[in-house]
Amino acid sequence: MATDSLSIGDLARTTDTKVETIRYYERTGLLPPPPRTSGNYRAYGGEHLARLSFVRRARDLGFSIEQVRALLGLADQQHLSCEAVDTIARERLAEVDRKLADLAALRRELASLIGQCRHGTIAECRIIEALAPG
Amino acid sequence: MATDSLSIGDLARTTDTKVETIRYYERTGLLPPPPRTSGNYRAYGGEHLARLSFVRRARDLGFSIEQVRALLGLADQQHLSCEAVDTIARERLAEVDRKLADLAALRRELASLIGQCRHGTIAECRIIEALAPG
DNA sequence: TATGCACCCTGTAGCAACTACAGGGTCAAG
DNA sequence: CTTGACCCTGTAGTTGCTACAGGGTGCATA
Repeated sequence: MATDSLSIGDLARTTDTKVETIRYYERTGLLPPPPRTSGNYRAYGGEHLARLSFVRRARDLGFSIEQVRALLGLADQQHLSCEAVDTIARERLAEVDRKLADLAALRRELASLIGQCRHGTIAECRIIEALAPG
Repeated sequence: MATDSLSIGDLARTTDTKVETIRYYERTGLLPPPPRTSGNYRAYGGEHLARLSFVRRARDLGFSIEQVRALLGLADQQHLSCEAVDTIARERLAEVDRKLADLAALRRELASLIGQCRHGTIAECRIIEALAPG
C-alpha cells in the first residue's frame, strides 16, 4: 500500500482493533468511509487514525457507541461550550459509580455464601440452600 | 386459573420476572415445560416457583446462564460433594473481583478527566483533548 | 510465468440474555 | 355478547462486536 496511507490491517494493528470492528464502525457511521485504492482496498490517512484512536479510548472508558458518537460530534464543534462534553462524562461517571456499588454489594453476598460452605455433600450445601429458599 | 396452580403472569409477578423471560428460560431448558390447561395456558406449581426463584437469585448474583444450568444440575445430585458448587461460586467471585478492579481503575481515569475541565469552549476542552492525543 | 500466501472485499449469521412486537386465541365480568 | 386482560407462537430487535463463507488483490518466490 502507498507510503502515506494505511491498509485496514495496518490501522487495526496500530490501534489494537480487529479489522471487522473497524468495518463495523464504518457501517454504523462512527468512522467515515475512507477512499479506496484501485483494487478497492480501504486507504486510511492520519485523520482516520486519530478518529479511531479517539473512539477506542472512549470505548475503553466504557462510553457507549451513542455517547462516543455524541462526543465525536461535539469535538468537531470547537466553538461550543464544553458543558455538553462535561455532562456526558459525568453521566458516565455516575454509571460507573452505580456499577461499583452494585458489584461491591454483590461481592459481599457472594463471599458470605462461600464462607458458609462446610465442604460436605450437596444435600447440606449452604450455597445451594441460600439460592433456593422457601 | 385453578387454585393450586399459577399462570405465567402470576409466576412473573411473584418472581419479578418478565413473562417473556420465563418463556425464554423454558425454551433454553432452564425451566421444565409446565403442564398446560385445556386452553393451552401454562400451569405452574410450587416446584416451578422454587426453580425460577433459584434461577433469579443466581442471575442476580451475576452467574451466567450456563453457570446457573450447572448449579441446577448439581442441586439435583444431593449425594455429590459440594466442591463443584464451591468452585463455580469461587469462579464467579474471582470474576467480580476482576470487574471491581477494572471499574475502579476506570473511575480514577474518568474522574481525573472530569477534574481537568475548565469549562471553556470545546477548542480548549481537556476531556476531548485527553481522548484524542497524537 | 505460475502459484502460493497473506491480505482485502461484501454479506450474513452468531454470541449473551433478554425484550418487543405481530397476529392470533381464551376467559371472566358486565 | 362484547370488552379487556390475559395467554399463545414465532420472529425480529437490542449492544457491540466476532466469525465465517465465498470470493478478489497483490507481492514474493520457485
